Amino acid sequence: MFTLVNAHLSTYDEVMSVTSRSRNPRGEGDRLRDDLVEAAAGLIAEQGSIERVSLRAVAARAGVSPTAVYRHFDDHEDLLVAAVLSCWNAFDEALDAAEDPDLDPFTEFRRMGGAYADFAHDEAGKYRVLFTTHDTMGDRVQEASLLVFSKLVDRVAAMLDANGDDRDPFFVATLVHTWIHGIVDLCTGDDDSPFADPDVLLDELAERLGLVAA
Amino acid sequence: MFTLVNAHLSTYDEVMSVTSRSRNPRGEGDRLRDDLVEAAAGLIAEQGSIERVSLRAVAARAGVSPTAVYRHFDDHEDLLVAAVLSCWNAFDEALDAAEDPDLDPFTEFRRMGGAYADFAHDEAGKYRVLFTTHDTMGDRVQEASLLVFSKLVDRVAAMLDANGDDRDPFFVATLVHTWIHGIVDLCTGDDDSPFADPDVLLDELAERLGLVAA
DNA sequence: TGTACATCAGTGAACGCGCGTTCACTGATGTAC
DNA sequence: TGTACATCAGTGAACGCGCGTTCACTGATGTAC
Repeated sequence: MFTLVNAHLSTYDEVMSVTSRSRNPRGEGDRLRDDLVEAAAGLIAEQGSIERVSLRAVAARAGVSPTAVYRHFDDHEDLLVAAVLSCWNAFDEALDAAEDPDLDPFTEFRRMGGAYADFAHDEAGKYRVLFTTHDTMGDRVQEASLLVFSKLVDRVAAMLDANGDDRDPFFVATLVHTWIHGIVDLCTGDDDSPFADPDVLLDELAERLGLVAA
Repeated sequence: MFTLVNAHLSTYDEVMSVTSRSRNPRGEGDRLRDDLVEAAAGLIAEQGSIERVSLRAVAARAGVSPTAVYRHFDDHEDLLVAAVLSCWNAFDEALDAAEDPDLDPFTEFRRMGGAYADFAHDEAGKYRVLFTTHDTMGDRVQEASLLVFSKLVDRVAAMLDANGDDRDPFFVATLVHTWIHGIVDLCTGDDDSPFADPDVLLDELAERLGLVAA
């Protein structure tokens, strides 16, 4: 509830003037780690950028002094890497939640496309950070993104298979990936976008890429 | 030449320790304005983000004290808006340079797509900033982006016309815009992208969207 | 032609701020004897 | 059962830094008389 009430406070002093946090019992110090990651992810969601997410602001949001962060993370960057990974995880879960093995692969694909667009809209800040390259935070993040992409390849393969379509699933998944990213990146940033509704564009995408039942 | 030699210097003190700038003669004070915009655009190109482009760094790169900026701009934000507009201008010119009235509309469209991808690759920092929404810097920037989009609509209309295709040019241009943005945003960020070459994807785009000669 | 003066294109010191990081510390809690 | 002690989960002061912005200023250059 602290997070909700004081979400507008972003500097260390602003937040510390309001909050307090009771100390964890022994052996449960790791709970702070989770709280810090969550706080950082929340700030990422609000700011839509990693640059504005300072270590002090994260600590303050978790109700803790800046130095406490160093118990759980090497430094500022280590904290941010953990936060970005948690954003990838949230994205992955949002897509998984749209899965439904009872559906045919085309309907399921379309549902997951909708979930993708919804995440990009509802969690615009997180989505933007996911698809902004951070040369600095290397392999672990790249790994997370490839995991999500590989699931897309599987979905596409299922559709091509159902249609007897012999195109390369990886290549077709690339077409989907690039296009859907462009759609949500351009059409969900601000609500007064002059472009069409993402849903309409997703229908067009499925049609144009031959990802509807033959 | 200063810019080239000292491009790795980014803080005010670093640069001021090396550079000096001879004062403009009277009546030509506006030259500093241009130099500042150019310096800011250069920093944007290197950083790929507006957050890291400080007023002091821009001033230093132009060989001038931070206070001199206030002769030409209201404040930091005013300077950044001018810099972003100059990036839009550079993008617009790169696309215009690919125009060729002697070509048929399909070949010309494909050439401009290539120019688009080249700009996104060669000026990755600028491109990223162009397509990152900055709620703060409102109308003038949005105007510049719509100008570029309207040129795309014209190109698309020419192709549809040549093919006797009665689809709405604005809608089809949206399909092109979203997809091409997704392609370059995902495939040109780092050179070890696992995805296909932008050129291959652009061919696929033209084909799939029915933007080739019938 | 000479000179006083206004204008112009800046400079330089200073301010308060938030930042990442360090260091020495505190005080509650579990454990060994 | 009581107590000394180690561990754990943090705190708080301090550092040097770069930042945006302000203020009073400087010194060259063109202009009016």
